[in-house]
Amino acid sequence: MARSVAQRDDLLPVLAETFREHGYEGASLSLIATATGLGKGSLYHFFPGGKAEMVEAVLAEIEAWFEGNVFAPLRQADDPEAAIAAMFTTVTDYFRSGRRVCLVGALSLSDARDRFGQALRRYFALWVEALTAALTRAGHPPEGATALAEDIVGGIQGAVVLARALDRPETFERILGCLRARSQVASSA
Amino acid sequence: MARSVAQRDDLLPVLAETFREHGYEGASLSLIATATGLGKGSLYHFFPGGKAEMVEAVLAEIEAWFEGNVFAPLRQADDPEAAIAAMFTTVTDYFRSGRRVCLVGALSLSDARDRFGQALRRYFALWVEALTAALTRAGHPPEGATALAEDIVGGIQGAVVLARALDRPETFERILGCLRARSQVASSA
DNA sequence: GCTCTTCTGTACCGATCGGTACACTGTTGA
DNA sequence: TCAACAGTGTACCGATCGGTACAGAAGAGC
Repeated sequence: MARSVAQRDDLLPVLAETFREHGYEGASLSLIATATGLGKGSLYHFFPGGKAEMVEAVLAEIEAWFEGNVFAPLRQADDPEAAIAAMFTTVTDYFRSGRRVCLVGALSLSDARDRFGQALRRYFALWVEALTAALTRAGHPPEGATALAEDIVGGIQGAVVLARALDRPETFERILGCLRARSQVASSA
Repeated sequence: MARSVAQRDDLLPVLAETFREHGYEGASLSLIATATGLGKGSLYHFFPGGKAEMVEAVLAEIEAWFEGNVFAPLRQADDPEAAIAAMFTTVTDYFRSGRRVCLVGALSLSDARDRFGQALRRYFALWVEALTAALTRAGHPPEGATALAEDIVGGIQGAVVLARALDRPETFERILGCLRARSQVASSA
């Protein structure tokens, strides 16, 4: 029983990577079976709802990972400026400098958006919210903090698109560096 | 003969919209047949290469449209600042404030990227190039112009992702307004 | 030993996939 | 008038799709 839970959770990273690489439609069950090394029997045992339930589970795990590694630190860190800086390095690592797609962003551009809309919306809403809080605590004027947070979160998503299309990871890192600079409070000298 | 050419070209917008809405894998031939009102016979008459050729044709038409409406004006306009401003309004209109997906960006995030990589790369490269030229002519220091152009083009792509995920077209317009402001040369008072 | 539950592989389902074959319509130019 | 051909509809192809059924392997608790 405890074993099954552990196994199901172990599948999620593999599932996530498969959906990242092939999208929702493109990730066929046979592809998923190959990637996970499991037959349909096992897959439907863990995810009776089929592909849709797999994506839901993956999205939940992604949100949990970001909650623990990005959102919560942004909200709670003693040093908000350091937390924001850490966010940029964490995200650069997570997206492999743009070589790895953001599943949430990719799904948002696909027709799967309508099916998983709530999870996609919440992911970005939480991110913007947490970053807004950190920016405010770091000294940014509250009236512009949300806008800046949206600029940054959106900028990161755009950097993934651009770096992937141009096949230039350096572009991803350069853009994130620029966003990071904008996140710093302009202090006179 | 002239008629067939006209008809084939007339298909492209419908095809483009279908691919935008459903992606490469999701846009099945039966869906395309329904959207265009043509049977498989006609579709394969116009596009013997099947779906792949349809996407190629659509991407070529998109590039041609941007070349005429965005890239060329950026490169050649007498007033580069006005051309950049016009780009933002044109693009806001084209992407329906983020309600409409950028097909090139969406394909870049999908596994179709490998198949159409060259066309995707060229679209963004041309855009960055043309915008860099306009920014430089508008008075931006040449060493930072390409970086700013990348920020803007990437920022637009990210705005599409974010606005679609959050279901907030206002966010798209706000981000584009911010990017537009950054494109203006900082003049002392 | 046994039972009960968890987990797995395989066979199978109807539907749909992308693509092909081909007969047919309509128009056009000689 | 008639051959040539662009354009179309339909039937069909094998392959694969997501999903189901189910028998049996594997392991835990007793």
